[in-house]
Amino acid sequence: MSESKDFLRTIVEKDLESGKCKEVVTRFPPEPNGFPHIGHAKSIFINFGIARDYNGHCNLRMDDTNPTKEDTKYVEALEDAVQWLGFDFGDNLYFTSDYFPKIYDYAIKLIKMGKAYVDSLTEEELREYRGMVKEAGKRSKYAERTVEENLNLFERMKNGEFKDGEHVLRAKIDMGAANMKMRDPLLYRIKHAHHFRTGDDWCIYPMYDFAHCLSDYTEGISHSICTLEFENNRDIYNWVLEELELELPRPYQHEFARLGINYTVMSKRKLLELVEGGQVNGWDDPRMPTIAGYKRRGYTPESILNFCDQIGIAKANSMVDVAQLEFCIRDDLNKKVPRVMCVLDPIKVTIQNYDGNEEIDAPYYPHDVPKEGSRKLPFSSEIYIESDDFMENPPKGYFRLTPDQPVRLKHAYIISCKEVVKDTNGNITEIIAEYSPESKSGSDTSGIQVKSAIHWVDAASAKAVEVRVYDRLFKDETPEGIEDINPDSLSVIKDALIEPAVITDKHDDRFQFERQGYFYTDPVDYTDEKPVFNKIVGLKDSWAKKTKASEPKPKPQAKKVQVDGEVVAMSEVQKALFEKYTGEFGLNSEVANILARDEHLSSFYKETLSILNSPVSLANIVVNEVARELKQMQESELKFTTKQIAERVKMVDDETISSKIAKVVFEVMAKSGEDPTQIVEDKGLVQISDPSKILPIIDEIIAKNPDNVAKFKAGNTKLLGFFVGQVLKTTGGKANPKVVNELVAEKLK
RNA sequence: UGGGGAUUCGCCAAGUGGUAAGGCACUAGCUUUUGGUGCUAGCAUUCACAGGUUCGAAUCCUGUAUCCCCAUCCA
Repeated sequence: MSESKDFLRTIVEKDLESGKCKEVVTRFPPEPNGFPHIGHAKSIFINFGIARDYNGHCNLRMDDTNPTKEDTKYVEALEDAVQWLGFDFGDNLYFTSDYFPKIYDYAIKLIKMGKAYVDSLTEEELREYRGMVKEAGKRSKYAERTVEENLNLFERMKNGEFKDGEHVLRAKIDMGAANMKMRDPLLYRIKHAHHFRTGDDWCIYPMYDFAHCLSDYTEGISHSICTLEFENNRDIYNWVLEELELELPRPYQHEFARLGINYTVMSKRKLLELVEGGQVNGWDDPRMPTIAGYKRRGYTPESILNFCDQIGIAKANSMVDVAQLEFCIRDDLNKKVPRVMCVLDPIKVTIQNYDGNEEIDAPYYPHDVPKEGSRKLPFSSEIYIESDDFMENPPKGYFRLTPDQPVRLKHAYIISCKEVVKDTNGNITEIIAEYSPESKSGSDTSGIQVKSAIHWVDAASAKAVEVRVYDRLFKDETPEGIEDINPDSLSVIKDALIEPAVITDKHDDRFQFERQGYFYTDPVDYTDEKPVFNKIVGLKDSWAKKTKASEPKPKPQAKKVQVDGEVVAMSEVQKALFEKYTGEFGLNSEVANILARDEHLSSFYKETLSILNSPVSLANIVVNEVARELKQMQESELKFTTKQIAERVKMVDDETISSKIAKVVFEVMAKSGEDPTQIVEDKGLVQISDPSKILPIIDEIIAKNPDNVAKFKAGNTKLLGFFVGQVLKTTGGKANPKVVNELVAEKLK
């Protein structure tokens, strides 16, 4: 768990504290119409994670209200994903379809209450009547049907007397609602389709907006967490539960931003295109961002979970860098996995001064991984090394084998190049080398200094294996479709050479191939005869970065220029008011502008002015503080009066209280409607301006924070605010900040 | 008659009137028989922009800009 709390947990804690909910119950509610991807993992992590953190529980619920899209194979994949990630839903596996009878009863209830009606418009009419985003819709004439008619029609819908699309059940809300979703949303539609669980029991199915809130309610969900695109649906969610007069506690919906990762796509539609178009080999293709894909690629659940934790939860649409995910899997595997040697692109090396063969004992784990285990490494005069690890004409900074530079064979001897054998085209086919007999790893007395140790395999005993190297699926950071596909996202190496112990020992199913990356024994295609490894992720490669660093270079982007929009002109009346405010009252133009344009504020202001003649201070409080309250409620709902505002302003004007305390007083006032003088008296908030009382506190704080004093004296003048803040904190905000400022500045000079 | 969200470093993201957390990425240096790991240090005088309020503003107020969502009998 990260140290800071996310906004959802903050809400949960608040609800627990206030008693709004007694037990935390969440749910992960996918529609079983596709394979889960890493976005689902985020949702699983959030829902199950929150339930776990607050000793509640989380249900797994299949939201199966659309029979034409859903299937049980997806149910299985979803269950598997949750379990693979390490979460236990126990008996709490539910299906919305189990609630169909209950939801039907609720629909009847709503009809009887006159809050739902059967509509018989065609699909086109329905759309037309809904209106536009900028204009109200109009209600269907069928909305006038009586309760009896509606009951009768709805029953007949259920009984299958109508064809698809002939009728729907709608909530009677408001066809003119600014929120389009509230324009008499559909509750039920007719669908003569076979449901994978309820079979042909039903031919009407509830819509998401009706089924979801009621399913949450019947499961006793406390926090219904979903993604941002459902923000507009929240109104219906609450409407249904409210209008049905369901008993408290009720669930409340909260939304977070869905996960986006660069160089990949996440929508079901686009993923499906990839599978159906043959761009990938099925839903579990290791390049897919699906759980099945990551699983087959060799990602660990721990790494995915850790990733979900690192990226956090917020409401801003965002695109996470895939490097963050890659870091998580490397970080996890680094601590767990045995190191072995595999040469992907072999070149033969003949060690001319070595005779016979031997077996070298080599540990599976490096010094910094506290795990035990080793294997035998056969060694002889014929070996293979990576062709990248030899260069005839090396660039500066190349640490590997060259005609002039010896290199260590990891776990074995130091060799140096004696001769390079080439074919007729000038390609290197073999390297003739010599080894230093005294240089054996662990008992090196040769004194030869090498710059690096490279991996290798013994020619006679190495096994040929297939290695599938995966790269990002798309070449574009924010891919649109298949046109952005990376043509090199998969390269299959048919004849890589691996040390024999990997195949015979079966020490693990994930390995680090030294200096290359992490690899996984493919769970589908791997056999002892034909071993297949999937590349999970490469090691960080700062050499590769260095060699091609010259090309890309970050483009220095100019700071965005702000375009100023147009400001609406003032009416004549407003202009006159503005003139009066700036001229007669001496308000600054900004304050005068706000006041003049807002009828409520200006009338409020006028009233306060008649009580206290302090135009500037009053204007400031009205424009800032009162405006905030007015944003949240009607003028008639305000707890405080103009008289109280005037009173509070007066206290600041005559320095009875500081402006800081004034804020506190205002808050209390806004909440309780108490008189400001009373508040100040009750809480003893009169400000302290006497330096002799403040000085000792300053001394104390200075004594407690020698570091910050030093920083301040070194020129960090921002810290003045820190000291002032500390003084105010210890005095409960009562110290006169102006005085404190002066005194602190004086003290620290 | 439009409404609802969002905006803090290259990418995520804390922060809710008193010293701009953390992770990834990046850049150095040290360690290293993996150009890995580990360790150390450096990376936002500034929070979309412009004003205002305040002793003090990322945080409160006003305005502006940009992006996302909503007009499926999908979820």
